[in-house]
Amino acid sequence: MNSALDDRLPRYQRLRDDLAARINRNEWRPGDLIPSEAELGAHYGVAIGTVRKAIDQLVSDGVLERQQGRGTFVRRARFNSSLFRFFRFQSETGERRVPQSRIVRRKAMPATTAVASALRISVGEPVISLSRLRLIDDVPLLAEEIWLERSRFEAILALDTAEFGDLLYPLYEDRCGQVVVSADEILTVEIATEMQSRLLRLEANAPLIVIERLAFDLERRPIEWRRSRGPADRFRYHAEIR
Amino acid sequence: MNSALDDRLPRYQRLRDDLAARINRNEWRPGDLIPSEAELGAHYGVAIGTVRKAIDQLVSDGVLERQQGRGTFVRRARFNSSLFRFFRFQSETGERRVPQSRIVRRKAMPATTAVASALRISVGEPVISLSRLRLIDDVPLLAEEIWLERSRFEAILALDTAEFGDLLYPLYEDRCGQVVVSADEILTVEIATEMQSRLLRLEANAPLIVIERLAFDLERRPIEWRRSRGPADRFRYHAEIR
DNA sequence: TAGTGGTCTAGACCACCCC
DNA sequence: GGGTGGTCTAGACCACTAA
Repeated sequence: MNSALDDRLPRYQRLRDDLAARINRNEWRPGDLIPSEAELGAHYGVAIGTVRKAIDQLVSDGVLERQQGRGTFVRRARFNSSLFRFFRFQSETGERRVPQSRIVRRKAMPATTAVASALRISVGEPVISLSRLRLIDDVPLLAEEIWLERSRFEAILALDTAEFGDLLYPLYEDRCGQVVVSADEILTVEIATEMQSRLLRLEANAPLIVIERLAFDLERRPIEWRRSRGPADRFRYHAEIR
Repeated sequence: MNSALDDRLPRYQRLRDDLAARINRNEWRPGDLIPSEAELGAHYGVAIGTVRKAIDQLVSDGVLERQQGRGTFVRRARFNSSLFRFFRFQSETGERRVPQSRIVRRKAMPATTAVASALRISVGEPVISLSRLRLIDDVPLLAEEIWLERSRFEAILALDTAEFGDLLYPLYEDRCGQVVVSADEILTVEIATEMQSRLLRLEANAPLIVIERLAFDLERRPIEWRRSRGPADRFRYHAEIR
């Protein structure tokens, strides 16, 4: 479980994992300055080059950010990150607007087979299910279903739905200490059911883009599963490969 | 142009660029063993750590591959690469079949505005345009339009279209010495025109997925632009983000 | 000016591969 | 046993930031 203790691994790996765990448990929060490379080297009893190698990895994971002459910082939630890419929905003009969000439903429930397998927990474990509608200028753009492991996101249940705001990831960070750093997405196209076309104000049988996303924390554990559907004709998705 | 000579850049960068150029000009070909780190260090007059840093970059670019105890090799064309991902078209079962390819049209022409801007050349420069149909079990799956800068791909014009085979990138490599290592893709959905639906044997007005891909060589110069269209209902696209 | 990260060096020891 | 890449060290000098 805790690779920071497994002495078969190289030191820079164990150091990387230990630093990742310290960030994950909020010892340093996004925006914070972490100790200098020299201090970390002294503290862990390793050479500065080894510290650099560990930090290099966390930088390329997008968790830390170096600033020459200033120090190394925990990256803040990144609103320009590709995690937010499908806000490119609609505007091909490049202006990025954050859509309004409306929580339609929130409930605690036991994990179904599909949810359990996505989140890699056991069937029946407690999860939280959210339904959310996202709109631009009051026009519905995206209908989302979201599942979270309850033990990590208990605080979400207590929160007034009006307090949610338009973005979930900052909420996860502030209220639950859960940071999303990467995700896998699968895109497919399907035809809108009658209910969906009513919800999204589309013609019957209009094509929908379906984005399934499994989001991971920096220890590569799945923490959120969501399925989003929106009108295919307003959609544009960009990916860099290899 | 040639950053290997720009002495404002760090040595490992110039070394990386010089090695990349040597691979690009086929001094070493895919599968070849390159000189050891020690030899390269001696040859370039830098420390071995600096060589390692340059090689590290090329490894993470997917250009080189290290094998402990054996040496460092130029990677072969990678058929399991995500560059080949949308062969996932159709089979959700995981079996990856390479579709047959049929070259429908090939011609030399001057670059239009759109093509020139994608390939970052001047309008009117000579390019090669290919139209290709891809099929599985003789069922059309994807209609592709492909543009190549003529000066790099002259050999493509001379080749018998029957000799093309089912994959283009190995052909680029073998016949033209051009290696694709990364790409940008943009996905959109549109409605099939009458001609397209005939070609792909679809109902009129069926939704099509459109994948525009700009492919780069290892010096990050665009070498191929293609636009592929296929039936949206058989499509599945996977992406890892961040 | 003091402190930080960025580059570069030189060398030690290890694990692995192949002869 | 000799050569390769993988890890780790210790220290020099530079560029940049902030006080």
